[in-house]
Order: sequence, then structure tokens, then C-alpha cells
Amino acid sequence: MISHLGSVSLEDVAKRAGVSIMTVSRAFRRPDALSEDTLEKVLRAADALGYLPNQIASGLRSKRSQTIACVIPTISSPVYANVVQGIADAISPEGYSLVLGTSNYAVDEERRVMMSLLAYRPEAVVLAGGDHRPELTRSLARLKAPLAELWELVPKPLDMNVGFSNHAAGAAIVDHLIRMGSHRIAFMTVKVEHARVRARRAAYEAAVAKVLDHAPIVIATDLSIEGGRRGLKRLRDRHPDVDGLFCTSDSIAVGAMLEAMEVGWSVPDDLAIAGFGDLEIGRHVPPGMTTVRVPEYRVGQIAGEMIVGRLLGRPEGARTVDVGFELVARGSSARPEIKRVRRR
Amino acid sequence: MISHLGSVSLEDVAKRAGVSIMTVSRAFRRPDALSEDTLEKVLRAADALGYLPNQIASGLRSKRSQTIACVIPTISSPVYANVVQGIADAISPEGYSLVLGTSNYAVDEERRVMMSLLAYRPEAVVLAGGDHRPELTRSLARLKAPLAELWELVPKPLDMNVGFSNHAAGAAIVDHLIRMGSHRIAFMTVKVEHARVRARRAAYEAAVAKVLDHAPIVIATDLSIEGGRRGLKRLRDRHPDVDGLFCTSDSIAVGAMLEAMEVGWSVPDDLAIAGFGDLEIGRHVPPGMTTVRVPEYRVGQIAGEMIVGRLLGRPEGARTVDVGFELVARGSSARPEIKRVRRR
DNA sequence: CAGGCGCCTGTTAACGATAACAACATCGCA
DNA sequence: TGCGATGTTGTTATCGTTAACAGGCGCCTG
Repeated sequence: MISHLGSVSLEDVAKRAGVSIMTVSRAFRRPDALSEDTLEKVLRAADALGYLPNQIASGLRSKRSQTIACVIPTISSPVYANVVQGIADAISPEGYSLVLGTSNYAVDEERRVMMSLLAYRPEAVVLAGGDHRPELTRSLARLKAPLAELWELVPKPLDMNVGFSNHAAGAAIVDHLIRMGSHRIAFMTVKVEHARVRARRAAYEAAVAKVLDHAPIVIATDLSIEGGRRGLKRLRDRHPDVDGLFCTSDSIAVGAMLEAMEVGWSVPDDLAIAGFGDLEIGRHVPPGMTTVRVPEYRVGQIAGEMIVGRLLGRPEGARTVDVGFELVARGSSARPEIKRVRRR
Repeated sequence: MISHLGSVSLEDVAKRAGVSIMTVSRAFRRPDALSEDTLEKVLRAADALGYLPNQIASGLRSKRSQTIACVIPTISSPVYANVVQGIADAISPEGYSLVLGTSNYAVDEERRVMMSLLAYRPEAVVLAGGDHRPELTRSLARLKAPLAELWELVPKPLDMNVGFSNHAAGAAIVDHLIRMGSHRIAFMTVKVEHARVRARRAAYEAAVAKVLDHAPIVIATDLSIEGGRRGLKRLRDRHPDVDGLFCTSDSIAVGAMLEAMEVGWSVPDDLAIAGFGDLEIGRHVPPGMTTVRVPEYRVGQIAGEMIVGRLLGRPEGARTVDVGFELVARGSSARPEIKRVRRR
């Protein structure tokens, strides 16, 4: 029996089993609608021929591709990787597959990639954040498919929305640093800020203006430990008087902390530091990184469940879910036992 | 104009533009085959109606799904995330999309997921490693599509193979530790070993047996920094006489190093440590983690290029590519200036 | 025993696109 | 002037599946 996988059709199986094509089709989709004898006959024939259902033909006829499209900024970030894993785990038991695209944080690319994924007629669509090209928004609005915007809470969701408030999280961090005794706080950000980072920054700027009454001190650097080190060098040169630092990511924060210690600043006594994202390493670099923890996997999982719920016509609950965040206070921002001594 | 995205077909556009369906089809696939007038007329009509090509119908008729299926153990590991990114970046310019599945390191799940992805008739298939269910191997062998096994070099590739030799890398690490002065080396591994880890371990066992003449000392723990810490505690309790440690992953190695320092072992003087994977944090935790660096992104990129090359009928080169690895020697394994002093 | 209802299986016509070929106009050149 | 080459557009059949409906058969019920 020489036959390439995928070259065997319902017709081949039907012929061999001595039944009609429809009967074979039913054997796979509604086996209980067939008599036991017929079912077994068909399955035996299918097995012998190595039949594999053709989801493309099925999708064309039934208009159900069993596919969910997902465009995220990058897969090379544990954040989105975990979100994607959550989605995949939630939809796969119901027979849906994930078609993935990445935008590299660029709205143009997001639109391009999503439009090319839409050609596969996904039954639902998942996007990161709420910042999209207007043309894409318009296209998606015309789509009947369920749509989920993930990771950040957006003011006007297109449809479903699962995430947390970056603004609230940023405010919580700055508030925490202030309560721990910082008087002059800087914000370390990435060079190209996306909406999530901008929200954290806005929260920072509002808080320092209102509570500490100083102008924002913002340092932009690369999203890496090395970037954090370089950022701290610049901070020390330009603003030696800061005593608090909020970094938009844990990897930057860890780099800043390692560098601070290397140049003789004590953390948290000279400089209190907080990051974002709860990377594992933050727990382990002494004295431990204060950070914000967000349930990434849960975000994807909840979204996946909401989507398949809609697709399967289950009664639906709220279309927006705030998964919240957790402020994790560790040594990098601890209140010093003795009164903090200002340098210089 | 109320029309749901995706509900507009070639026929609708053709009617509006006053041409035949084929002409519209050509307008998108071979625009230079049409006269300028016709092309513009068609494109205008398509635009007005919001036409979006239906890749499902196209795929059914042309037998080209423009899709590549990929099953990896997990997406929540920077290693595979980078590999996937490399593939995606290489295939996307040629119009191919990635359909992703994860196996969670289980060959049964790998088979299940891959079979369900095959229903979409991908034009090529990508797998991690060479360790598969025999049934899957058989199915894939019957598939005419190009197939790539990534990340590790396997003895008998099914088709294409891009990766490096885990055995050689493991041997290089142990050899390095020995040259740096270790006499008694332990191996810290994960609780469920997959083929890649087993190859590293085999290299370790061979080397210590041959060169150092001691029985293997193996500690299994969780794949995390915390796991490395716990592993080191066990190592200290059970084998206080080791002076070298090879960890199968950098996160374990970093945990072990942090814990070693906490319990008073000096690294590298009391215990030389080496990891695997070159995580960024390894560069930054003093005294710097000795490790093996593998070009993950390149692996994916090369595989992606080989695949589209095959699909586009370009002349092909070798079907197996060894991307090699790099031994990165840092402080955690440095030869101590003074003769190493054995503890106790 | 007619009528009706379930159960099981089959027939027909799509789904939206493309391959293959056909047809026609135009053009260049012998 | 004739003829093949070239360029442009159209026609037909088909990809593999499923929706919708049709029909046969057995069995129950009144």
C-alpha cells in the first residue's frame, strides 16, 4: 500500500469499506449516528489506508476552520510566551489550533501579519494590547469572530479584554517606593515605549508630580540586564541625588541593581529599586527585587476559555476580566532600619 | 455596504468589476498578467467590497496551504521561543505562516498534536529533536513534505536536521572543568530527562569514568534557579568532596552558584561551576557563569530557509547542518591563582 | 394494518478558489 | 498577406468535505 499521507480521501475509504462518502464522514464526526457494524468497517478501512481528515476541505465547506489567530509582539519574551501557552492549553482540548504571528511591537507589522492570518479564516482572533492601526481595527470590527485583546486593560475594548491595569500597577509601585522612604524617584524605561510602558510611565509622572513635587527623571535604555547596567551609569552621572528607581522591567531592574552595588551604592539604603514582571532571577539576586507580579498564563487561559465558550455557544459572563496584579515587596525596596543616609 | 469580512468572494468582486472570476484571481496572484486597466478596475472593486483572499479555498484547490507545522516541547523556554522566532522570520517573507503546537516534552503528546496539525495539510513540518513515537515517525515518513528536526543533531535524521551535538558540548564542558583543575565533578540534571539532556549526561559519565576515574555523581532537580539552590544543598550534604559541577541548564547553574556562595563555598576556588545555554543572567552574576552558547535563533532561521528553499524548488545544499556551539569560559570555572585548597 | 416515528444510509449541491485549456485580438515579420 | 507568437481574458472541471434533504426499513401504536 503505497500512498502518501494526505493523499487518501473520504472517497478512497468509502470505496474500500463499501459505503458512501457521507458514511465515512459521519464515522469521524458523529460515530454514534452509525451502526456498530458500519462504524467498525469504516474505521478499519480508514486505518488500513492511513486516512487523515482534511481540515482544509472541511473548513471550506463547513466554514469552521477550527483555528484561532494570535498576533503578539514577540515570542522571545517569557510574558507573551506564557500568555500563548495559556491560550493554547485552553483551546486545544476543544480541537482548536493556534496560528501565530509576531509584530515585533510595530502596529504596521501587526496589521500586516494579522491580515495575512485572516486569510485562513480563523474563528477567533487574539491580539496583545489595545493599540492597533485604525485600518486593522476597522477590519476586525467587520469580522464576526470573537476577538480578545490581552495583557492590558483597554479603555474601549473591541470585544473581549483580559488583562490588568498598567497604570494602577505603576502607581502602586511608586506609592510603595514613597512609603518606603524615597524622596526623589527616577523611571527607567525602554527606548521605544509601547502602550503598556507608557501607562506605567504616566502613573509614575503623576505620582512624582503630586506627591514628591519633582520633575520626572526618565532614563531610556535597552530591555536587558546589560541595558539596566548602562542605564544606572547614566543615572548616577546625571542624577546622583535620586534615592528611588522604578524600572519598567525586571531585567532592567536587576541590571541596575547589580551595577549600583558595583559602583558602591547600597540597595536599598542609598537607592531603592523596583522592577516589573517578577522574573525568577529577581527573587534570587540579593537583596531580592521588589516587583509587580501578573498572572500571565492565567490571562491566556481565561481568554482561551472565553473564546471557546463563545464559539461553542455557551452562556457567557463578563467580556472584560481584570486579572489584577500583585505588588511583591522584597529587599531592594525595604525600609532601612536606620535612617537613610544621603550620599554626598 | 454591510458585509462581514471574509464573506466577500472572488465572484462578488468579479461581478462588481464586470470581469470573470479568473481575472480577479489573477489580479492578486499574477498582476502582471493583466492589462493595467483591468487590474485597476479589479483592485478598486476588491477594495470597495473589502475582499480578503480565502486561503482555505485556495489551499484546497491548489494543494498549497502556505502553512508550516511546528511542534516544540514548550514555548515557555527562551531556547524554543528563539528557535520559533527564527523559523517565523525566515518563512514569513515567502508568505508562509506557522501553525504551532506544544508537546510539553512528552512524545505521546507530540504525536497527538502533530497529527492534529497534519489535518491542515502543512507544506512542511518542524519538530524538536529526534525522539519521536514510532507511529509518528512512520506517518511522517509517508508524508511527502519537507521535514526538519531541530536543535539536536540526530544519528539518523528523517530528512533535514539543524542543530548541534549535545554530546560534544557536554564533553567540552567536562573537559574544560578538568583542565581548570577539578578532580571530582558532579552533574546536575532535570528530573525528567529528554534526549538532549541524556546526551550531555552520557558525555559527562564517559569523561569522569575515563579521565577522573570516579563514579558518576548525579543530582536531579527542577529546571529553575530555585531548583539549582535545592540541588546544591543536596550535593553539599551527600558529596561534600566534589570540586566541579556541570549543570544541564544555566538557570540551575545560577541557582547552584548563588546557594554555594551563601553556604560559604567559594566559586570557583572551592567549587567550579558550568551551565548550559548562556542565559543573560549568567554573564552578570559574579563571577560570571561558564557555559555553552548555542545560536538558537540561527537554528530556526537556517531551518526556515532550508524549508522554503525546498518548497520553492531552489537547488539545495546539505540536509544536515551542524551550527556548533561555543564554550564561554567565565569566572565560575576560572583556574584559581593559588593552588586550590581542599575544604575540610 | 395504516400511519408515523426513529434509525441508518445515501444523493445532490455547494463552499471559494485554481489548473488547464480555449479563444480571441494584436503584432511583427517574412 | 499570411502566420505564428504574444498578450489578455474567459470557460470548465475539480480539490475533499459537509449541509440539507431524501428514502428505506423496522417497530410501535391505536
